[in-house]
Amino acid sequence: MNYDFREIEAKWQKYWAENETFKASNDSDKPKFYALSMFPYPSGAGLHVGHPLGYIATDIYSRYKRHKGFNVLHPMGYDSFGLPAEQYAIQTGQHPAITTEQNINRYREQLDQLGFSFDWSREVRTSNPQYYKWTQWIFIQLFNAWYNKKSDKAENISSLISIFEKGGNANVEATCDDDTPSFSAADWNAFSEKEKQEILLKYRLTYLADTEVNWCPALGTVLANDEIVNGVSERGGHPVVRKKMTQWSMRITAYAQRLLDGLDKIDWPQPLKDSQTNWIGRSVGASVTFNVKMTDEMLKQVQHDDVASSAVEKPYEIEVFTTRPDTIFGVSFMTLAPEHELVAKITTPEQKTEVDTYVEATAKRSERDRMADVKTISGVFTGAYAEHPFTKEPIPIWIGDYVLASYGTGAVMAVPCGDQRDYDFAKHYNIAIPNIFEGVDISEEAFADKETTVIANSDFLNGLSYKDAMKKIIAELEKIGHGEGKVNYRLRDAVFSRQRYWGEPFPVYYVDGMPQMIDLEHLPLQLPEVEKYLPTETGEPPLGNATEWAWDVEKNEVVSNDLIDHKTVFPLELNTMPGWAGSSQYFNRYMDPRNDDAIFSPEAINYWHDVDLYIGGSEHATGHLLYSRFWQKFMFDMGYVPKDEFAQKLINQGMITGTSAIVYRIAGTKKYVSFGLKSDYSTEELRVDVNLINVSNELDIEALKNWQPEYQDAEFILEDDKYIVGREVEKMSKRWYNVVNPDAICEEYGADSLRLYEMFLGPLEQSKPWNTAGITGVHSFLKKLWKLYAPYTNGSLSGAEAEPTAENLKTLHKTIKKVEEDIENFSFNTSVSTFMICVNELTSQKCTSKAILEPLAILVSPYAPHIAEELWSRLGYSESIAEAPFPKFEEKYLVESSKEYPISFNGKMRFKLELPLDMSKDEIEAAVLAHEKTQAQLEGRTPKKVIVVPGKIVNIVG
RNA sequence: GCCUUGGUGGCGGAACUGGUAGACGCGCUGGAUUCAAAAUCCAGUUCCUUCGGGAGUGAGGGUUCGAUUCCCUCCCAAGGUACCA
Repeated sequence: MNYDFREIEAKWQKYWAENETFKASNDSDKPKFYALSMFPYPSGAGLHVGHPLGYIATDIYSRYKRHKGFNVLHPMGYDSFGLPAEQYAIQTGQHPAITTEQNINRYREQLDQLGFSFDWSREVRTSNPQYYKWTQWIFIQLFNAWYNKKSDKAENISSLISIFEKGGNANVEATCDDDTPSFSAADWNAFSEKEKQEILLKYRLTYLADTEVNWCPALGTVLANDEIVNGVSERGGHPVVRKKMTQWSMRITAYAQRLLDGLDKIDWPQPLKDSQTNWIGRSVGASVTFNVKMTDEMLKQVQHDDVASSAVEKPYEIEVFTTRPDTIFGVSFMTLAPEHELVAKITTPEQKTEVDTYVEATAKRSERDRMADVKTISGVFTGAYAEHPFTKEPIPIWIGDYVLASYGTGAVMAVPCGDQRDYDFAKHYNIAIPNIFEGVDISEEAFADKETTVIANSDFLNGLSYKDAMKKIIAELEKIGHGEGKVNYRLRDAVFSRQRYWGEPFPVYYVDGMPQMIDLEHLPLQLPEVEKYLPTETGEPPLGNATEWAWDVEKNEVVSNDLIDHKTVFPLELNTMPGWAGSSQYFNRYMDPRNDDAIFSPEAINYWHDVDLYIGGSEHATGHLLYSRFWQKFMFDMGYVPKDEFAQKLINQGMITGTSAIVYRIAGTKKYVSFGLKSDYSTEELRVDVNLINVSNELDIEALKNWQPEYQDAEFILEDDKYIVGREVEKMSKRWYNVVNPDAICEEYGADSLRLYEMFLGPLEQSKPWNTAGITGVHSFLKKLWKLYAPYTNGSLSGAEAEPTAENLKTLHKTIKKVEEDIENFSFNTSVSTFMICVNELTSQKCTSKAILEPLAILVSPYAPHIAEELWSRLGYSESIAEAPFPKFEEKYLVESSKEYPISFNGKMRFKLELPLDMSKDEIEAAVLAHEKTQAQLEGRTPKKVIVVPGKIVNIVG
């Protein structure tokens, strides 16, 4: 009987589905294990061979854990809101829900074909109202919460209100908007309801704020940063402008420190941790306030702007953040970002023209321009001076575009001797560069080494090291009220509004301009139907096209927009949520996905706790993975989840790249020259379908001519009667024609071969090029494995069953040990080799013993589940192999009575000497010495001294 | 620039805490089987060599009896990040 993988695979996939073999229970005596792959966005292109890599790895580990006696949760679902379906809808008018449904069905077909042990009864789709009900619910929870810095956690907004009622906000330490005014309890109680709501919005964890977006008037839409190239839209090349829009934001900055600290507790890859650390960008230093020396002009202006007389005596203040407050005596100028709000106020009449020109010029430059052009030093003097808080010396105030408005306070104190950028700026504009470091030459460049710093020319800081000077200066700054120690983060709050159709609608309606939440019992608020998926003519988001999009507070339902009277019927929010909304808690929803009364039951979350193993791509490092950690910590603070990190271990699978095939067209002709001859001509490179190429890079010319019409009348210049293509490794993508489809591989070699081969390609975490040629190796392994079990049918052996020999047992246990270690270390690639060696050995040993073949089937089962099931049933079992206990490794089968000792001779010229295993060190020494003596006699030289080095080798030293 | 991860045959990649480098697979070469092909099986395959050996894990140094492995300097590639004060 031949290895008929098509029949076997179909048979067992059907069996698993019918018997719900992989359905996980939320109630089990077994220990739990939660293995998760990042769920996919179901794109129209379907899966290519790169997609399943991570799923296969997760599947192997899940199946292994099942064998090890764990109750395994291994779910799958779809991140089904997203842009491509919406773009398609804009072009064709087809509802994104239909496109999405079709794509999901295609994905499901492909996934089923690969034999994954998913519990499909738990499938989630983020675009499903029963699912996004809970995304909306979390949004409401965030709205009803504030971050209390004193308790260092999120709390319900009601606790904040009661603090306000008793004592105003003087003693509140919260993460809130910068412009929050201070008020007393009396003030608070006197506020109108709307005023109270406005204040609370400055504290809520999700809040409305005016945020700048990239607005493209021609497309009538908002673009993400990477949709803009050279200041114009990637699609169509239309101009893009910065525009303020009122949008929802998430106060992720409240969690900056905890997101950083949490990284120490989780087993995630170092590069990923680093990029999150980088992204959060913590820097320790101080904020320092400089007073502006007020001119008569400024004083007049102040009086004009602000009627309060107290303001007249109070000078303008410039707050800066610095990581080097110890160098404050080296300040010789200050620089403001051109966008800084003080610029207009402090510029002197003489400098006004120059400053205005510069500010205008900077505003025109795109961010990209500004970033690319790091070398050019530019800036303008404002004419104004600040006062040094200690020396009271005047400090000229400049503006310069090297200072960014979006980081820190948008102003820096420039210390040219200690910072290279300040140094370059000072040199360029002939500003003094006072040296405040002892014994350091600063004539060529700034000195920025903290470790060897000794401060000089700095009054009370003289002679101090960086560390001591830091402490001292912060204390002094606090004493005179000019600053304090401060930690600054690069992380910004996350904008949560998207001007799109295909996303979760916000459960929000507006009364008197203030947002109101819809009650849980009336959720989900379902996405309305619209005529078209583009923004409205007035520039409102696509939901502005909906005619049924108003909220009736009495009926608690969506009604027609015509009924809006701002008394009982109010307008609903028109934005939708971003892509990451639905993916930030899906891992918890899998625990109890059909629960309609709660996001998950307490029983479910208290059983599963968190994800034990999470596998997915590293591109989500600062998106999904950061936002999910943020929401998890919030859910933890609110007492909904028992763990404040959602995934204990995370692995980034590498990308499988494609190998594009390139033909070389002689410029301006229809002639194509073979790879080896291309240097003789001036050629242009064109990519052709990789399926037209054979193993030795030879092009099938006839097939090419039929592939695309432009090749029909092409001529080819051959080498050795062949046309050889060039190869290039790049991302697998339709546009490079280098996509290899798993369906075709499954058809030809089977899912088990594909699974084994994807693992065999190389280490899971590494990116590696796909090369179909090698799959024959793993496929022939499966055929050999099949043959090994040939004597068995339905549990009966044709012929006598042999007892396992010592050799059989050795081979088996060697394999158990290695495979178990490999799986635990996620080195799936090497296990495949181990299996090959094992089968080759057992074959040459002519092993037919059930005691060997049974455990071997279990070992193979996580990797190649279909064939393992079939072999298992041939050995006589009627139940699935999935729950069979993983074989136990026993050392005793590997132990031998004697061992070949490698002998090193001054570290070189090694030979082996077989000696009994239980010899002591001295006995080995004696034996080797005896051997050496005979050896030396034979070679006619003096014997060397023998030393036994503890460890694995015997060393002879001469 | 900075941070991170890597660099081993023609190719993908093995080598546990330093101990016979190149497992396993692909490809290639030769052979068996076959009328022939596919399939299968066996042998060989790091490089150089005067067949004694010699060199060899990006380059150069160091520690060690012994280094792909540890330390220093440099080069290269990939990913992240960037006038971050």
